[in-house]
Amino acid sequence: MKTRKTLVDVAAAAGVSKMTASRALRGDKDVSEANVEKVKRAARKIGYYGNHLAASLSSKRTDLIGVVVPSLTNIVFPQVMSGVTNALKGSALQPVFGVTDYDSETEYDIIRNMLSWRPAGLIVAGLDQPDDTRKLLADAGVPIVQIMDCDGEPVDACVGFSHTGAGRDMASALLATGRRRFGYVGRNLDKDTRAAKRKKGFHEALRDQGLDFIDTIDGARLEGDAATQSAIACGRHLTAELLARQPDLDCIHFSNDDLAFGGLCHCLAAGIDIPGRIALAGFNGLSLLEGFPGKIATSRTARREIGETAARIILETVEEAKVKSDKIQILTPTISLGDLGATKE
Amino acid sequence: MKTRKTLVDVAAAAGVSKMTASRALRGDKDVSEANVEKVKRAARKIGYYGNHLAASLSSKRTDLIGVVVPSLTNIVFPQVMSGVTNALKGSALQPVFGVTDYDSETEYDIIRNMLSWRPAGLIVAGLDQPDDTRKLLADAGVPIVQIMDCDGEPVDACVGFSHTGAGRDMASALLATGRRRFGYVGRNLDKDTRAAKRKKGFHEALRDQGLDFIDTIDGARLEGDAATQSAIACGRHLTAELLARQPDLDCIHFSNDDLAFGGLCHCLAAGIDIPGRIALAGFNGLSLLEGFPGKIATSRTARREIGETAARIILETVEEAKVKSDKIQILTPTISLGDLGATKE
DNA sequence: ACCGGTACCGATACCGGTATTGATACCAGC
DNA sequence: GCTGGTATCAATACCGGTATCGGTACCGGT
Repeated sequence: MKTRKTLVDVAAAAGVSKMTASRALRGDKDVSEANVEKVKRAARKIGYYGNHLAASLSSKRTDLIGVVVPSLTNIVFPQVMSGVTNALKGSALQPVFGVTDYDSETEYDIIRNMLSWRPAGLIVAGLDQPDDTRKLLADAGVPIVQIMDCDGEPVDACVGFSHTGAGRDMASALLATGRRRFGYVGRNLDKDTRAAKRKKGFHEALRDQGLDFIDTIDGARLEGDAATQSAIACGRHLTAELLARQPDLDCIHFSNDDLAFGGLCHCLAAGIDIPGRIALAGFNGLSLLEGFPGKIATSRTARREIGETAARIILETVEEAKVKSDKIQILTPTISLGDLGATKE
Repeated sequence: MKTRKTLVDVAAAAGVSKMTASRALRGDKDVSEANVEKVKRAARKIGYYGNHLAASLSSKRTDLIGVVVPSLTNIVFPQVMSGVTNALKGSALQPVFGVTDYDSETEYDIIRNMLSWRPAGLIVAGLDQPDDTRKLLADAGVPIVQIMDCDGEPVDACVGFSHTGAGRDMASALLATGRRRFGYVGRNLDKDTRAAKRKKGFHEALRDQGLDFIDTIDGARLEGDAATQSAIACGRHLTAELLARQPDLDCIHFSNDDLAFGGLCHCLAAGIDIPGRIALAGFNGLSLLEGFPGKIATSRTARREIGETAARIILETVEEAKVKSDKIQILTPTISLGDLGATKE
């Protein structure tokens, strides 16, 4: 197999014109049954597979759909991607993923790069892009779906939930169980704007009751080990530190379930009664928690569904469906207090 | 912004020819400083970004590199992808991901689809593709790197380790601690060929000592809940079932750390001394285990490194580096017995 | 003043497909 | 037998870039 086979080779092998071959392979009409057979056989025989570059350039359509997420190591985003992949299965569309590493400079570059492939649509995590990135998206001329958040103005469509609201709701739920002495453990809040929003909402709800965090730790400010550790180890470490400073907390809010799980591990090892003495609250409803059902309060978010819904919105646009989903879809997280809720009743 | 901007628009705005504009934007030589400036300014002003389709078609080069993995929900693969992304950062190459869902039909389609984009290279998980898929890869004419496995003949390059060997080594290590009554818990072994290889290796090592699994469970055969549950919940469930049937096991080997962790959770809840009475062994060295350091024996695999190495091999080919890495790279997992190892000494 | 070399620029020919238009053959209907 | 319609195919013109090559202008050297 010296040179790559082209449509011309197929046409020659089938004894028809390039155009007829093209139509035959795409299942276009205006081709006789006999020729369709001949062309398909010829294509298979010489091992031909198309060239998307040429096809897309010529037809001004692509079956790519770009997905931009901040991270792969946070399991939440692979789950979203999984939803996207799932929704696209069966359609001609194929997802392309880009990772920004929570860096808006990188995000701009990636989005620009993706747009230059003229995708059928773009799915981007978050609503808080800088102005130039937003402009890029707004002028792209393809459907844009922003996901995972809805605190803000979407460029086009939007599938997600309010992080501020989620934070506030969790605080309210915890307050209702009688907790009053709150601590907070987070990581990389300067970059993870959605985690910062949750903290903000939580904080607001506390202030409404005249309360405040007694102490907070943001892992980003830590040096060395703790900064590079996995989220679980980090959560464990930071919780130990927080409790050393403030032994009499009765509730710790973590920016996510991984950190919270780390916190739980510390407490179990230290013999601290959970949730009796201290309530732990995370975010996301990760399967991690299934190991210790009820120990950690969490907000279950619909990651897969968000991915699926976002993909479907783009699918509908591409396929020019007559009935389209709403441009803005809120999939509110459901709070699960676990044992904490049980003791309350 | 009515019609999409093209290079001609930029050229017109800059008052130069299309060709000069092209060269200026790509940083080619043979363009005066003044013109480079003019073109770049014009491009920025009218909001031009290139068209990769046209560029790649014309230059017969793409900066895409396809990555085919079986799953996104198993954290191992996002970690590999993360490694790939990381290694490619700074280069012009961009990864495109495809998910096969452990289905070889889907795998064939995805690889075919990816090849039709004329990528600079392909990274594919596993060595056990069916013949037609292998032929596709072999004839692709671009560097192919198969990853995560090395039990078999690679099409081109290969970065991974021996799963059979990993299973055997783990069995030997456990045997050395005096364990004799082995059970096994796995899931989807019919599709997850690598997990099946580990089991096989483990089994071989047992037989070398005249032993055998006393009982095994494969989650794939379960109906309903257990099949759709998360791996952790599944591990918990299956472990309970296994121990109900065989209460006197002194060691359970799980096909991965998620299942093993689920098993640990069951044992903790049931008050079973781990690893005193029963030793638990998983595979992968997931961060999950950091919550309970030492409780579960595992083989740490270098996921990120595998991704990085694979990407680098393709990078070297693309950049025609004079010194190239080996075509076959084995990154042997390291066994960590945890507390089990400590008690032994 | 002439020559060769270098720096710079643009016209042209593709890349491998698809959209469009035009051509041909064949059929029914009058 | 002629007309109009339909089915089928081929020729041509792109799509938006890049490779290639030829031309111009300007330079120093002789």
